[in-house]
Parts: sequence; structure tokens; C-alpha cells
Amino acid sequence: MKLKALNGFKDILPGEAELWRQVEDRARDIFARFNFAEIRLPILEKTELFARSIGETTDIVEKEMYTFVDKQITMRPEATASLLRAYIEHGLYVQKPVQRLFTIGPMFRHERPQQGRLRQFHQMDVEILGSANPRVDAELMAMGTMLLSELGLCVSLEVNSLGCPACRPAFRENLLSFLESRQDALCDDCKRRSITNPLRVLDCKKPNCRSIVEDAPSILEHLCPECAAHFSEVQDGLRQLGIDYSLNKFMVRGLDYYCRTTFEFTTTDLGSQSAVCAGGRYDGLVEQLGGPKIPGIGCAMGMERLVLLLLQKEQKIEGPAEMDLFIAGLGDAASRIAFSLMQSLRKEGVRVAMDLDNRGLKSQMKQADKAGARYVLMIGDDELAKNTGMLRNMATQEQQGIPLGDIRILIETTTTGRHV
RNA sequence: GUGGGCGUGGCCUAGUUGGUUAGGGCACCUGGUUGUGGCCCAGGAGGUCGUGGGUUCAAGUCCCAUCGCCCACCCCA
Repeated sequence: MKLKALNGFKDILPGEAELWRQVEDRARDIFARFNFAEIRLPILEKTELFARSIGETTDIVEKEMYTFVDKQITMRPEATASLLRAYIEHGLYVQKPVQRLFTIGPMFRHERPQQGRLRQFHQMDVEILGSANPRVDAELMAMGTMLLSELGLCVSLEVNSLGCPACRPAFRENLLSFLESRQDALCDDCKRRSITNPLRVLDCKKPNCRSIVEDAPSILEHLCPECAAHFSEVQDGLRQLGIDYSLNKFMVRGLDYYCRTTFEFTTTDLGSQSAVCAGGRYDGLVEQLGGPKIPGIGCAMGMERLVLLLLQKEQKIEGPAEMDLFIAGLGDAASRIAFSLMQSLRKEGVRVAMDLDNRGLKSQMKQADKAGARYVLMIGDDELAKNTGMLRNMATQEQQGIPLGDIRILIETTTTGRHV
């Protein structure tokens, strides 16, 4: 086997694609309930867009982007930057004070693949631009909760606030001096992190670092009055909407643009990739990208992680799409009639198939069965002589002759009682 | 980038201390029913044992190299 997909790039085969469609349909339904509009975005953008929004020194920008170096363009590693670019470029903020937008599609990061992590992966991305109101934060988390729950998934919601440019520097200093005092006890990774990204030390998974960090200064105790008020109203909103959540003062975001509210829906069933949906507020980002001073908040859901969870739940991948009718033509003459009858029925909206390779009846019945046909129309010499067909109900095994001259009865019988 | 694990027909896999034509299951095709699906039975097609080299009378099995995939670190949806 010479030609194969690239490492970290996956084909989604028909059976699984059906499950993907179910997830996406459910999401679109909920996005509509929450008054979101779809926006479709390009996959390639100028490299600069991601560097400026995600952060020059983040892992994503430093070493994970698929970039055409000579052209200075990059395959998007996430959707928020592209979405804000489009939002600013087309002046969407003048059409409505608050824009609620979603987009679904592939993202690309050159990481080492593992369970729940691919180089091309798919996200459903949701953004609310134009409101700094804490109720918006609560509403967004409520939507995430609703979607995951309607998908039948068991996840937990963790919430934190990262403060804002007014309060974070002071906290950062505080944390830095704390980490310096414990430097010797930290793992090697955390020693490095305390310099490159001190906040990251807070969510190190090593037990030893965890216990050290227990005593670390908490961002929640360093919030400025505005951020503290905002965060308390977010929680108030969550309570009003009946959303279960827990505070996680150690939760940190990987992208630089987040401020104030951040949240993560996590599961214990995905190996080490526990986040199925994560996001937060990014007031100031629109401005940073050259737009007006407009606040925003958003989150992204990882499609393959959702699908993995659904597969684990042994949710049956449904069989082939249901088919209304399979036409079994025996012999050349019958086959010719079947071929054009199939076209007429398809024009009328009937889901029809037939065997085009002149196989025996038994083989054709098998094909019909496998394809999920609810009816089979058999046309052989006997039927041909009378210009009729033998219509068999595959479930009840009843069959009756019906005239071929008038296809209305065929349409009606075979399309009533559809399940899909 | 760093660890660990695994590569046998399309898929899942058996293969004893190296020893005849590499075995089974799923799926596929044909027949049992010369015009009737699912279940059953019989038969059939399908394999450079990831690749290259080495040891040996003999390699799927042992050694070396290489490629690929998976899991974990890291990072993140």
C-alpha cells in the first residue's frame, strides 16, 4: 500500500460519517434555538492574523502551524481569529449591536497525533461579539451544557476567571515570586514553564507539582473589582439557568487572547485529551486585530472528541440510509424497463436503487436487504408479459402484483412509513 | 521534539523451543432453492507475513536497519 493518508489525517468512512452528521445536525438545531447565524470562512489566512491573535509565543504559533512560508499564509489552527477577521472586514458590527455567529470546519495543527488529537481536526466554533454582559457568558455555557446533554454525554463544566490587563500583571508577579521560592521542587517542565508561561504551571498534571500549586496564589483572589463583579454575575447567571459547574482556579487557556471568564467542558473518558468544549472571553481582541473596541466571547467544540465519546457509549451507528425501493429486473428487457422506471421514481422523490450487473434474483434480493430497502419490485418475464411488477414488502414478506403503467401507486406505497 | 507498544488477505486475528501447501472468524462471490433477502450448510476468490538486509540446510518466528501506525509526555478542541 503506497498511497495513504498523512499521519494525523483521517478519512471519515460512511458509517461514521452518519454519526458526524447526527452530531452536526443536533448542534445546528441548538445554535438556531440560541439565535446563532452560520458564517463560513476560508481555511487559509495570512500568517500574521494568527500570530497576532493567538500569541507569538504560544506553542500553536511557534511550532504547530501549517504555513506556506514563501507565501506567508497559514492553514487555520483555530477559528476565532478568522471569524473576527471576517467580522471586522465586513463591518458586521454596524448591522447589529450583538452578533452571534457559528462556524463548523477543519482546523490544522502539526502536533504528534494521539487519541482525540489529530493534525486535521474539526471544530464547531461559536462566538458572541458585541456584549460584555456577564449574562452572555452564562448563556454561552448554558448552550454548551444543553448540546452536550442532548447528545447524551456526561461531562463536567469548570469555570475560572483570568482577570484582565488591569489585574493580571499584579497576579503574575505574585505567582512568579511564589514559583521562584519553590523552584527546586518543581518538575523540569514546570521549571521551564515558570519562565515561559507561569500560569501553565498551575495546571501541570504531575502530583508533586499539583500539591505545590495548591498553595499558590489564586487568580480569583487577585481580580480587580470590575473583574470580580463580572465573575460573580457570571456565576449568578449560571445559577439562574440551573447550570451545574465547579470553580477551577487552576484552569488556564493556551491562547493569549483570553481574559476574564474561561470555561471548559471535560470528560474522563478520552484518555489524556479531556476537553470536549472550551472557550472564554476575549474583550480587546477585536481592537487588537484592527477593529473597533468590541468585547467578545466564544468557545469551540472538538468534533472528533464528541464522536469518540458517542462511539464509546456504544451508540449504534445506524445502518445504511433507508431505501424505499429496490428494483430487481430479470433479463435484458426487464432490466431496461427497470432502469428508466428507477429514474422516473427518483424524479418523484423516491429513494430507489437497482442492480446494474444482471445478477440473479437471489443476489439482487441480498443487495436489497443489505441496502435497507423496504420494498423490492421484481420484474421478470411473467410480469413483463402483463406489464406488471411484483412488489414485495421486505418486512412482512407480503407481495402483490401492481401495474407498471401508472407509477403513482408505487410512489405512494413505497414512500409511506419512512423512518428517516 | 522525548518515551513506550504494535505491524500476518478489505477488517479482526492464530501461529508452540525457527521445520512441509501460513490457519480461523467477519465481510465478499457461487451453489443448496434453474424467480425470492435475513438464519443455516457447502464450495470459491483473496496473503510480496510493513520494507530491506543478515544468521541458518530452513525465518511469520532469531538479529540489525528502516518505514508506518498507536498510546503517552508536551500541547490542546
